[in-house]
Amino acid sequence: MPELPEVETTARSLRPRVVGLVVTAVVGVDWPRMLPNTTEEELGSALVGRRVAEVDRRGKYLLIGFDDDQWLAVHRKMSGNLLLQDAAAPLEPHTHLRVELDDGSQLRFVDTRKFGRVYLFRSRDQLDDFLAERLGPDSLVDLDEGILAAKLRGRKARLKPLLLDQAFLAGVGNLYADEALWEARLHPLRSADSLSSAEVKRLARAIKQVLVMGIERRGTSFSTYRDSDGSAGENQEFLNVYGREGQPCPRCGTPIRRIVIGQRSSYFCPRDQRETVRRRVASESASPSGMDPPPPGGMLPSATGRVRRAAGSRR
DNA sequence: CCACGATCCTGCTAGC
DNA sequence: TGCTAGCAGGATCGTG
Repeated sequence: MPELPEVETTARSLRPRVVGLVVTAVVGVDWPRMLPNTTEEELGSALVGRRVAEVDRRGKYLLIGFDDDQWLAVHRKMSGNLLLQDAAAPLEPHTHLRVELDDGSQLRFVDTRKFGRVYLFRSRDQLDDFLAERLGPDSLVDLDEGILAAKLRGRKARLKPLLLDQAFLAGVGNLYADEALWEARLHPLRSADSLSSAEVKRLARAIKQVLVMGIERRGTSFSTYRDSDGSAGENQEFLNVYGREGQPCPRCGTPIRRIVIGQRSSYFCPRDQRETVRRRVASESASPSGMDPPPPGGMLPSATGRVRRAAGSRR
């Protein structure tokens, strides 16, 4: 599922390939619900003849700006991909929108699950209003320790759902939230206002780090994610906890656990992500009660150093 | 403010 | 073997 690193990767690969091109047609809409605030006809009359001026990203939204200050905002949700292909190339199944460009290429929105959405805005102000209504600070551009501390202050909510709340922090989704919490050694059920300043600092750094590494690896192709040229990312080879229930924590070897929080899977290491405050049911632990404390952080390999999972070791 | 459940979709898979 | 029921999952909305 595309999160910030996947959207950023797509924006970076798309930018040099479409900026300067002129829209010649908008065709192929077979699922009107993907256009919540416009129609294929309106898109056509708004965009035909317009030149692509910029490609941007805000949270998980990919933004395409035109020379007259109109904007498209694309949210890929679960399974959406934005592919730039030759107009003559065969259509992939689940292609729901095609924007034809004057060099013979087509920007195609392909989305199996049909959760993805494309919005049209008539000006940057209109776009900014839309984004401001639903997005907090961008977790790659705006996030730092001070901002995070201010946002966490007074919040009783658990960390995991907060990180997934785009109005709290924009760009982090389920996968990178779990990776960041593991990196910061924080339990997903910890209450937001229970964090020490050292923990807040760890979390801010961890979020930034997992996102930056995700971008460096051109995204996580966990299920269907692909770049605008159809290529897969490689970050899935480096995940420490996400989707790894039962497999050893790369830091301490304890089997990774999966729990459900807010109807969403959460993966974490039960040994070095403790729920510290009020730990109950200490007796149901199946481990040989030798509850030795987590090893000191200094000697631990960082997430970025985790060895590539051996091929075929999944499942 | 916070938690929880339903909703939207389809492909995959566990279970029979 | 073949069918089906259930699940995953981002954002939004309604309820408690």
